[in-house]
Amino acid sequence: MTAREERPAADRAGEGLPRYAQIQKILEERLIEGVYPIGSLMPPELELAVEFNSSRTTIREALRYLRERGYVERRQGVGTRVISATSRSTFFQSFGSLEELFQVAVETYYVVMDVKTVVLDQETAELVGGLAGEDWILVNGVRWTEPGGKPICYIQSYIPKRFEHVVDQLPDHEGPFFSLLERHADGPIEEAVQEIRALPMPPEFSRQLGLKPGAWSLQLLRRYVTEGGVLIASFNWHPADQMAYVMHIHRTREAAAD
Amino acid sequence: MTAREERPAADRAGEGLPRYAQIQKILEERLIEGVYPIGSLMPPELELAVEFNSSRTTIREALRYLRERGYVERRQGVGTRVISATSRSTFFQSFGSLEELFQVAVETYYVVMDVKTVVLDQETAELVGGLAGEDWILVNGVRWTEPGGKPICYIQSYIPKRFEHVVDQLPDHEGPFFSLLERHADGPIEEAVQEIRALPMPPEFSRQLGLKPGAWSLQLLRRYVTEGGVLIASFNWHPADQMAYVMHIHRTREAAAD
DNA sequence: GATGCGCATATGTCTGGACAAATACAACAT
DNA sequence: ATGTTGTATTTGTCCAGACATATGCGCATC
Repeated sequence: MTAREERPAADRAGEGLPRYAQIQKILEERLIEGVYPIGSLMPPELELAVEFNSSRTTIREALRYLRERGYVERRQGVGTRVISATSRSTFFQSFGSLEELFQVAVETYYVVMDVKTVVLDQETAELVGGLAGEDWILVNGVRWTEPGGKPICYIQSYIPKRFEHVVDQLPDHEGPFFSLLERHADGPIEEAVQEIRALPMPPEFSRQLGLKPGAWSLQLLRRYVTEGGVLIASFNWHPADQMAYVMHIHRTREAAAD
Repeated sequence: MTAREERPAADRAGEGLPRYAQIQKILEERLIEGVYPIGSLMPPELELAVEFNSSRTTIREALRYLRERGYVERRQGVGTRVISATSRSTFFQSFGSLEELFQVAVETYYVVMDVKTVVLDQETAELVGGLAGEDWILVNGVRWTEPGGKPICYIQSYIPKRFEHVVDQLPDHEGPFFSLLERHADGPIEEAVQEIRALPMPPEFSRQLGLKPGAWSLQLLRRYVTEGGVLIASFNWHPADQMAYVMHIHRTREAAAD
């Protein structure tokens, strides 16, 4: 191991790249080639600093890039774990907002039917992201094309009990519930999960929507998750013959992932 | 200006946030409120370091966040210029491949049932992206969990006639049809469209899948589009009680939206 | 007025260092 | 076998400092 030379200020010897960029390229190639297998831990920062004859800060900059590209996750006390051998994203679907994502028509009209506290059974708990036996608030409502127009879907919204002081505001709230709840949460929505199923439309919902008995439904279940847990989980029951869920997926340029 | 106190190691006094996060919140609010107008330069790093009684590194971390969120651009020799008063945060769902996107299980087993040329009627033409009256090749098949296992779904694939010289290879092809067809196309797949519906399972498909009469389906229609037009459009008919389509959507940092 | 030079300024890169926080694991007690 | 404690390890936060690079501006010269 050669002795450390004098300070290599902004070392751009090779390809004119900063040192951290050179290191990140080398490490990226190693990840792609499987030198560091998926699931394994990469060498610690200090070891890499020795290998590349650089400061820990320079190594951290390179590893930051790898994390941003989705190759690794980094955890204090654990190390840098390889989670992928490929760079993130050749196709992506991007949305400016969750409303756009979930194709919530802005100009529709939502009416709260009733609000009650329920105890989650096992199956519902699994779907909404709570625990069986917990109290949650259930808000039932119908979304309409416009006041006095046609019903679009029946909506069951499950909200954790800790937001019961917010629930009074829901009927008068303009916009989706999750945006109101997010303001009272202990952090922003980090993830949304949507599940789509074909299910028989429950008879009581059929009646509300003016459907014949035996009708079916495209059911959309959406969970909005903050660091503190599920913010709200809603089941949208759309009449099967009135709903198609459409997704457009575009190929990225490389820039999109950077 | 008070003297610098002893080292405030990982100062999380207020909300338990690291110092750089507290600073970035303050700066973000100033940006939103227009304290730093769009087009203007924010105070230099060293000035902010004095104001917040922090090191330049801590300030840089906060400014990095603002850059990632799209509020500012930073240029050596110039400074930190405000380019937006709103965050560029978006949600996105990204995929390494179209297989992953469409949740095609890699280890399933696909059997071609028959291949024929059909003339598109108006409705089918609209769905597959062709014209009524056109000749297209229809490949019918069933996807199985494994040879001799359980049927997963019935698949109708519509392929433009210009690929009829490729169709012979489809039964023996490992992997999704679109990847084989893409190789014979005049350009890469630029976009994929997926539509999801709840529909009655056609009786002939019910029989193939071992379902009772009157069964329903979660139907997934996928179109793969190149510059030269639709490459292939497939209808996947999943038994309703055996399929949920699940999407996980994450909040980006600046990277994916760029 | 146009061009070039020198200097000041501001961010970019990199070093070394210190302490905090989170995790993993071994040893020990029950 | 299970739980607790202590220690080692690793990343996260933050500091101070130094030099490089890019930009902007003022001034001198043609």
